[in-house]
Amino acid sequence: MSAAPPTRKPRADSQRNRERLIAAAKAGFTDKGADVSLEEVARRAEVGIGTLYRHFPTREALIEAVYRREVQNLGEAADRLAAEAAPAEALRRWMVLFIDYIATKKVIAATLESLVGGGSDLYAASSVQITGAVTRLVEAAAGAGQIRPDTQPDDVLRALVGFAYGHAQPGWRESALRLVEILMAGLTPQGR
Amino acid sequence: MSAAPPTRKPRADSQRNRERLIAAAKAGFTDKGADVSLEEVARRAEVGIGTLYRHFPTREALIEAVYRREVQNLGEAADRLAAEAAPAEALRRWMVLFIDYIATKKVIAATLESLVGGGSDLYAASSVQITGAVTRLVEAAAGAGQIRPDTQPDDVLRALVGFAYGHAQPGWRESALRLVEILMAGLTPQGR
DNA sequence: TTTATATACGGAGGCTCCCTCCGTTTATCA
DNA sequence: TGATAAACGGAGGGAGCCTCCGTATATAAA
Repeated sequence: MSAAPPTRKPRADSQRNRERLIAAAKAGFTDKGADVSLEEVARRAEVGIGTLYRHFPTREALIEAVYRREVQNLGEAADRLAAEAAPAEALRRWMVLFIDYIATKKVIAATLESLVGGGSDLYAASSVQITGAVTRLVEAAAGAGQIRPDTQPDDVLRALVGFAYGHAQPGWRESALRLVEILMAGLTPQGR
Repeated sequence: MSAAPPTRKPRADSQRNRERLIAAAKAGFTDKGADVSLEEVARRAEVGIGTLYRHFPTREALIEAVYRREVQNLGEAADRLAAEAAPAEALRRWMVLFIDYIATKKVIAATLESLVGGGSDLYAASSVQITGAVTRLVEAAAGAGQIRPDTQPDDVLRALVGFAYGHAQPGWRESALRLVEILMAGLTPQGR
């Protein structure tokens, strides 16, 4: 019953403003942390606050837009690692990568909580990417008998997200990396 | 050169208001999360906002006051466990206790980040309690050869704090408990 | 080109929160 | 029963969140 809506070409200014907003948000997040005032982002983008809200109804939507690509990279890295190393080693390396990712793009941490469970739908895309990556790696390693067969991918992700907590503190990265090793040791079957 | 200041007995209303504020804050934290508006806390306590700020100059100071006792309990539990179980087992049980503690008094989670490193001085007392507890347990277990000798207490704490991240999500507790087991497995010397 | 209109813009305005400052009140002590 | 140090309370300035709607403009049709 629904006639194909004769869609009009999206307005050029709209797209331009969207880009400006994402760029401004990225900059803002980077040097002011994940709770920059949205009004400031709008100011930086030289755009009205109303425009910001039209494009990104919530702060999360904006963060999501900024970090979609980074998350995608992480997902692709999982496949690359799976291809070039033994399953357990691939998992290990990916976890290390994850940690280093946080260490660099600290702001991504703001979105982490939603990766495990409850987040808003807006993160769904990112969440699926990461969850999928972990699941593939864990299942491969478990299937190959290189880690405990009952390992829950969600648990692993939760641990990783947890390790990311408190990044920005001195010595965080080293500690997180040690924890990854301990986690791997805990996952090996003979650990029993 | 400083004569003993002839201290006057503290005013009764002051103490009473302090109590009311702590009670109101506890209630507020419990059913509205760690970012209740301080104005609402003051309202609940039936006290002016100025009074709240005089007693607790920062939001952290208030949280600290609310949870000081809980933290102390956790510290004492460490000693009790150390007395009644083998070192590694004591560590394990304490970690479980820690998780369950978070599960119940969720708000304590708000103070967790500061346990590891950077927090404001106001948390110092709590931080020392917990850090001390972990350190005692880890060192005992390591000394007894029941966990890797190079285990860093800070890493263990960081992992625990990390596991606590995302509490309030369905299945969190079970996941956290599984992670504690994995962590213990990762810490056992023969894990090598 | 000109016109019509769907889209998008911008920011004023209402609300809430943070925190400070200071005039008023009150509990303690002499 | 004062005198006064201590505490109270809330107005008020600043800032952020988000909505609403009058204005402007890019697109498509004439």
